[in-house]
Amino acid sequence: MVMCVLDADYIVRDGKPIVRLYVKTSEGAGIELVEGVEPYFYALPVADAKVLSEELGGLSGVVRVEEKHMVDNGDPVDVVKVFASIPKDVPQLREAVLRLDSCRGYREADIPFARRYIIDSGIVPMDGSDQVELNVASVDIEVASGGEPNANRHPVAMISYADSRGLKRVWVAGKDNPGLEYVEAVGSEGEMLEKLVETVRTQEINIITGYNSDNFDFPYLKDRAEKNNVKLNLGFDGSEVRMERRGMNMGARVAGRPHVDMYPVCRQVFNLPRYQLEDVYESLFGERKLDIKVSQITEFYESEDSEKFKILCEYSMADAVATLKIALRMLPLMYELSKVIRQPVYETARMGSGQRVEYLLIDEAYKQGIVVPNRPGDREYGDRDDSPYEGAFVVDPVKGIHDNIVLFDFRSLYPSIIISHNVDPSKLDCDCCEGKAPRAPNNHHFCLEGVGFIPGVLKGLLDRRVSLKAEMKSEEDLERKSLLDVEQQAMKLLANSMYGYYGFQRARWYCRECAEAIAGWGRKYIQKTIKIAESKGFNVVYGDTDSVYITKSGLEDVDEIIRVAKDFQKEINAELPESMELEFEGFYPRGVFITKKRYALIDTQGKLTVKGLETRRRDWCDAAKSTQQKVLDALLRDRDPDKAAETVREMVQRIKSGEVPLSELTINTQMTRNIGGYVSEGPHIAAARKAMKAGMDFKQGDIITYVVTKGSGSNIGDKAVVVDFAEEGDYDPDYYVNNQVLPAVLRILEALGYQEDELKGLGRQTSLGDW
DNA sequence: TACCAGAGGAG
DNA sequence: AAATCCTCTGGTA
Repeated sequence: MVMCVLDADYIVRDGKPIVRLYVKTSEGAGIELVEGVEPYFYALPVADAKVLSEELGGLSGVVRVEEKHMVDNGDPVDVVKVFASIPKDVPQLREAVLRLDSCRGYREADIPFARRYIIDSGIVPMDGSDQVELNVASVDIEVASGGEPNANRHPVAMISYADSRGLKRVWVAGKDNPGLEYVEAVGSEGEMLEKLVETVRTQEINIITGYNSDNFDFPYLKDRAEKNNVKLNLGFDGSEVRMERRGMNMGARVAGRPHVDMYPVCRQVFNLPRYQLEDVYESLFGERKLDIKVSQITEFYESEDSEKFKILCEYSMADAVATLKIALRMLPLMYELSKVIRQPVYETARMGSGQRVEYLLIDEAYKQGIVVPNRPGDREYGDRDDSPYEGAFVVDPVKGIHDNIVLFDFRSLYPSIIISHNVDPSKLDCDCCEGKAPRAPNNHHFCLEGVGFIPGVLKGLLDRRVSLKAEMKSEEDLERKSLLDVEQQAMKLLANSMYGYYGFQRARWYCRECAEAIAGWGRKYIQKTIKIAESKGFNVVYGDTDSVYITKSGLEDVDEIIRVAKDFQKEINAELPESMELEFEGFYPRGVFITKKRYALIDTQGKLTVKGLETRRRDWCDAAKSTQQKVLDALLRDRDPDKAAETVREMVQRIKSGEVPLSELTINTQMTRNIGGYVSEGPHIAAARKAMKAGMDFKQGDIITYVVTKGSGSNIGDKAVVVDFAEEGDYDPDYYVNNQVLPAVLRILEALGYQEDELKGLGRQTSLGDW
């Protein structure tokens, strides 16, 4: 029978911890109790483990000890496993142990008990998630506050709910049903909350989701529940929703029914200009969902017109449905990550890359009898070198248009370097291979004997990915194929994070020398590739980190160009270490290179690829971006500069006429710190300040969407206004022409050899002359 | 004009 | 709480 472990926690009974595994099987959901699990950590002896064992025996709080042979940073080490009676005792006990004369340190005393149990027992969380039916429900609330909602003053206006079993509900209190089958009118706010809890229970929900529900819906519901003397006991065990601090943000934990907030998940997985529910929904499903303005929530709620109230209900329902749809699309990736790193999905969905890599490594360390390094304390963190180290090599591009470009890149360059050079902290600068092992450009070397811990883990990930991809090829069932694809993506994500992890100063397996060596070897390989390409008569027009764009002058025939390029590729690959490979990535009939990291290409299918240019950036307005895109299209596809010029002229005209809608003029810029944390404030902060004075709330991480209005003042910031406060037609045409559209297109045209003054005419809409 | 902080992209 | 390299803007002196 398949048993999917959704979540784990523990309770203490009679002074003993009991692990609770929340599971779902084909029979339904349940809790498995595991008794006899002992909390523990390791004590490191100064010299003799026996002496330490004896001394530990006399320490109060120590239940028992066990001497163990383990491996620490590649070397055998004797440790004493110290058992405590309950997990809460560990923090105090570890400090007491540290004070013993025969103890030089402790390890693994900060791994949460239930999560530790998952690792030690070999349980794979979410395994079987595709074989048992997981019921997913999304929850969304509306508050009619007229401004920023405040749980002390504003009740919940409505709660909307949608689940994967097809049930939809909108609960409203003290209002008539406007005639929608999913609306249920109840008497009070408290009853709405009770309805939600009851429905989650009767629908046997396993996964709860929301959009920004960690920081809004659940804390709000919790506060209101308290005010109404109602318990928000959504937990499978009947427990209430618990708010936890997780770094900068909050997490709403529901025992046994993992709550996954889609907002942070989408921010992590997608690259979008904005991450409002509407934006994510549209980019995922290519359609817009019903949307209303924030100010309309209160207006429609308080309106006597029942049609308006009906629209509000429909909007709220649409939010819950959209969130559910997003969740059903995104959760499989979270489940797969959860499986690989062997942590509950609630935790996994809230982790960054560093933490995910770390738990993967902790799990592997346990399997191999390796003692996990401690997280750096404040002291060690401060001692770690925080100066930047030399990273990747970037070729200054040959600016302008090139025809018939061949792109090669190294497959998984950094992971393959880690594996082929055995880059691991325990293999760093061994005596045995001094002079024998190849030196990295930072002059360090790595032991040739035995596979390092991290290279081994990484090889496991890459091998698994290769076999998944092979399985995918022969798989005909599309559903199964997409599951394999998601699993493959999880492997890739983790493999690609390993290099960054080495350079991460808060990492347990931090190794600056390793990170530098990897980057250094990366530079060496790409530079060597460039050199050989040039010696073979190719022109290297651009390259970045692991890629080279080459052309061949004198050859007209495309097949011939690709043939000679592939000969060159073969030659490179013959010289590379086994796990490394230069791959043919594509052929482009034409491309334009502006500067490092900024260029555009067109492929044989006529598809444009744009990198780094304004088109790709959220902090430029659509008017500028779409004009730039059209210019690139005209130049690369139609090879028609006149058409490009016409496009620009039209947009300049439209802007000057004042007819461009604000939606084409908004600029999105993230507030990367809290207001007050700025030494110098750009237009987005100026706009945010004004909006905050008017009652809006902005915090670190929010994306400010603003427009530059006619306004007055010498700075752009003086005229920048958050879009909600702007009127259609009120925008500064000079700014949009001179600071948005023209710079974006002029850079491209200049790279093509047009003179600036010759192009300036564009702005004045004079004759374009004969360029 | 030169410089800096800030932002967001590439790989 | 993954890394560095790089371009560009807006504000200021």
